[in-house]
Amino acid sequence: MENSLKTTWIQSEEKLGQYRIALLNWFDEQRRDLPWRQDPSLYKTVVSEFMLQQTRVSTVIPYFTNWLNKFPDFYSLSQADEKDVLKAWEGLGYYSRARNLHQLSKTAANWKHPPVSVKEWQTLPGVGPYIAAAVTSISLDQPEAVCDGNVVRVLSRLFAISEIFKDGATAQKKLRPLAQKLINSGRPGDYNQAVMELGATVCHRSSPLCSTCPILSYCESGRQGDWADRPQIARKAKKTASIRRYWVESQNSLLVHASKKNRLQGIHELPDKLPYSGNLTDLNSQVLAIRKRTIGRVEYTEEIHQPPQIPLLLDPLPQGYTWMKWSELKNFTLSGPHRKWIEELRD
DNA sequence: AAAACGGGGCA
DNA sequence: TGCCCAGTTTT
Repeated sequence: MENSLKTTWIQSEEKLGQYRIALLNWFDEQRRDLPWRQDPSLYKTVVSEFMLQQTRVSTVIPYFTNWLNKFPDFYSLSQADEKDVLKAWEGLGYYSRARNLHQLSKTAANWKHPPVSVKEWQTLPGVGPYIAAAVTSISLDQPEAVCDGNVVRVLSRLFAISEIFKDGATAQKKLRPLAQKLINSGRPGDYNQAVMELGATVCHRSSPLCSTCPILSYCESGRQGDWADRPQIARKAKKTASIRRYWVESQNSLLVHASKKNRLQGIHELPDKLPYSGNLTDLNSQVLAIRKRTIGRVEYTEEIHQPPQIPLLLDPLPQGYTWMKWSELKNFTLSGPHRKWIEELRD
């Protein structure tokens, strides 16, 4: 990979050192005052990295603050009920992250000393190459380079990489060795955060602020002004799907369902099947509303049906179904969109 | 290797 | 509306 680069400064140990200093000096001046950077700890780093997967900093901040109040350390998290853990994650999405973090805390609560190698970290639930490198570099001072979406963007421009990557994950995997060559082993955590911070605040996807960039003189794309073409990541076709949901109200309650099997387990939504022994078409239900939401590249159209009369449901209700009293709406853990729709459709 | 997994912010 | 965000797990 490096052989095809037009820039050669990376091969000079002296230039490399100057590049690292320029970036770290900038970071020392410009770093954002984020909650997980105040009185930092391993726990805060782990929680923030779990929350930050595919999720913007501005979205994470209020969740992180609330989380630290509820679960201040690994031990308190390990002792919490999964229900409360999921409730604190409600609306953030990717709920398996919360379950994995909860599981991880049960191991971490017993650590005399945390593991130091990325290999050991990657055996923990929900920890992949990115989190392993982030945690061990930031909190344990290990020289492990992270390669996330920000790093891919910065490096693609720095070295004018014009390869078309199949997807973001492929780009991250391919560019990680390059990121590893650049890391400052004296301050690995700060170096990693500096590149990501640069990607987030200066090297924007569109309209990057090259004139204020601390490493502009090292950047092939910045000097040529052709940043717009990089990185080149092929985009996948989007798909559509439709789901029928049911709105059944009875005795000041709404029928909701939380799957035990799929990755939405523990998260309630309007049921997509009625616990009903009869033929559903007999219900001749009315369409109460139609809503859309996107999950990944799939746009779901959810048709919310309301039977004209309360159907005779199975008794007892099958696993996963619950009557949610309206008075308990706030206490239930619902997916973000379903909470919104339920509140909209309630009257 | 490709798909699934949430939700939201911003051009 | 389309892109993509401090990615990981499952198929």
